[in-house]
Amino acid sequence: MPQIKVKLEKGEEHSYPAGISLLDICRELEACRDGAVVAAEVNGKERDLNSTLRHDSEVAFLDFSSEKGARIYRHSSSHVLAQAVKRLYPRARLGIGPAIDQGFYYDFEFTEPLSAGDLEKIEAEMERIVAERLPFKRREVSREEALALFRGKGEPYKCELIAELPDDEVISLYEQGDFIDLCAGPHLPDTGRIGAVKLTGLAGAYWRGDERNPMLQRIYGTSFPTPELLAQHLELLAEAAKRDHRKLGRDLDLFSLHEEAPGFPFFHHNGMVIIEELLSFWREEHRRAGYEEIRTPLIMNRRLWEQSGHWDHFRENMYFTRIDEEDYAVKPMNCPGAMLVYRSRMHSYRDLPRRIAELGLVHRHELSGTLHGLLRVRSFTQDDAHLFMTPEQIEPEVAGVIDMVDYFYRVFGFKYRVELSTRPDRAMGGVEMWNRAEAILERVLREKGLSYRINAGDGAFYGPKIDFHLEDCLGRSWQCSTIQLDFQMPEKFDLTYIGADGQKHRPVVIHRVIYGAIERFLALLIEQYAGAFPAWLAPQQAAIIPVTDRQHAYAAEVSSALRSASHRVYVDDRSEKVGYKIREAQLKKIPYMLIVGEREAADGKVAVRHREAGD
RNA sequence: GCCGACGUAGCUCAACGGCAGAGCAGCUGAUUUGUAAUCAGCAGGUUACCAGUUCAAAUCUGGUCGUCGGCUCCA
Repeated sequence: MPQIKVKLEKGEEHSYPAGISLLDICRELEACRDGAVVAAEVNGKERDLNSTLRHDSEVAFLDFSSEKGARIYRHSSSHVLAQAVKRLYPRARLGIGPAIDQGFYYDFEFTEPLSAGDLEKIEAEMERIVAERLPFKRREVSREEALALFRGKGEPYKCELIAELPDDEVISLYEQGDFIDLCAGPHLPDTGRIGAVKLTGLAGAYWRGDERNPMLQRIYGTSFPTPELLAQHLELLAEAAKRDHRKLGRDLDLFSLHEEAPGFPFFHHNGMVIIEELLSFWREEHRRAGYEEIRTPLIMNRRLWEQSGHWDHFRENMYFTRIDEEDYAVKPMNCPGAMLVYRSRMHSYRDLPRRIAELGLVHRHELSGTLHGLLRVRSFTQDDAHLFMTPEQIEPEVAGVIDMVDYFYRVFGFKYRVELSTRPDRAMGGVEMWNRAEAILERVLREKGLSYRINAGDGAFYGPKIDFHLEDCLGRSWQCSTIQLDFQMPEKFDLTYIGADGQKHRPVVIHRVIYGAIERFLALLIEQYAGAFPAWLAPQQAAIIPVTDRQHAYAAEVSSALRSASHRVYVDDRSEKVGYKIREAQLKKIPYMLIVGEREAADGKVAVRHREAGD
């Protein structure tokens, strides 16, 4: 029998008879001792453990702890979900079922809509399938065979996918027991490797993410090699929920949301203290970076919005009102106001770039279903700025803004992800102009050495943009900073500057925000610090805690001394025990507790206790 | 907007056709306390809102509003 050489990830080389399965190698090496090995990479390509080796190969085993391994594991779990659903609801049609960050989902079209209570039944069926230890079998077929198979099974969505596969694509099927699915793989050797499954949610999702398509029902789930790991994961989620900004916002009296104004947040004193500190820091840094600050009206007439293009491109998101029988709109963006300010006088090329900032309150009529605490609201303050410049100044200006974003995020300890969003379907201006603008942004990103991902078609209607995304406590990603290049507004508003040649020229505009929206940024900040703000942001910086009533006068002295030095402090002079007051200050996450008893009052000192991490 | 779930005291929850209840928070009083909860008392509600079924609705049904998890959209 011919031998094949197998090189393993650690550099060892072994010889095996041709036709040996990866699973056998894996077993021989005891590599799957906890059942955690899920697949293998053969010569850099992911393969099922069930597949056999016919050539000399380099093999790396993937286990659940790796990102790739977890994805394969969850993907197999989604097939088990689909199998369970087909067993219980034979007439349900299959959509798609990929692995996602912390689990998987599968989309179905049911004859009768599923309700949340049905998930338990499906979960039980999944457990049965896991217990059956059904092997995943791969089979490659022609397009015709695949189409005939899924047409016969009454699966129109699968047929649509098959029809659209490129010609050179290998079409493969995966079969486990009584279930067969179109899938590129790879998969686990058998369903028995899935230790613990949990269905986590039921949601609607448009077929292929397009709202013109029918809405399917999406079942979310997660799975782990062992019940212990699943329990650990659920525990982690429960912990994360404790830092949810909606809960902390209420507990720490930062803000509130009311039925009377859905999507329009109410900020309380404590929240305002944090916002004001964020804004002071922002103003200081912007002055340093050569920005000016303006303020423009909330309401401007219809003609302005027609001129800016918002009337055509953004109308369904805007609020309107009538004044003296004329249509007015509440601003959804700050740009038109800034354009008018720029246009109010002549500009020389010597004065450019002009960096004109505005903390602008904008209102957008977002769909009711999208509202989410402070993270997605209908009125928010953008820390906006419009940079007016000559074409030559674009690259250094974009680079300057990127540096500023990076600096701000480092101050707060945020990790961010960068995206380049390109021309949308409903874009203003020619393709050529867009390509040029996109190329410029891409060049600066590369020069900065930032890794980024292209978000095709997600640009603003007037230009492409670089977006910076932050994550909330549950790992959901939110766009904050954005840098948008705009050749359109200057045209629409006929903006000019006088060049060295004495002639009028067209400036370029960059729209940019650093925090993005103060509301959203505050929400992420609350979750980032779990409510325990650093002293410079904390609504109350110190609690002064007298031990008995006899120290009240001294406590008041300490308090007024600190207050006159602009510190935010308060005296807890209730007739409670010290331990009680400390506990309360800790729960309010106050950075410092200044305890004053007989000893301290005599010495003119305080005993300092620092806030403990967590609670 | 669409799909699914949920709205009971300020908060967390109980009662699941038969008198709306607890803990915490709040208020009053006592206590004068040394590093995470002193004790006692009081008050707090048209059970989101509007209809309907019923002798009787927080509970069952329909609608509206809001919230939560997603989809689409976006800072």
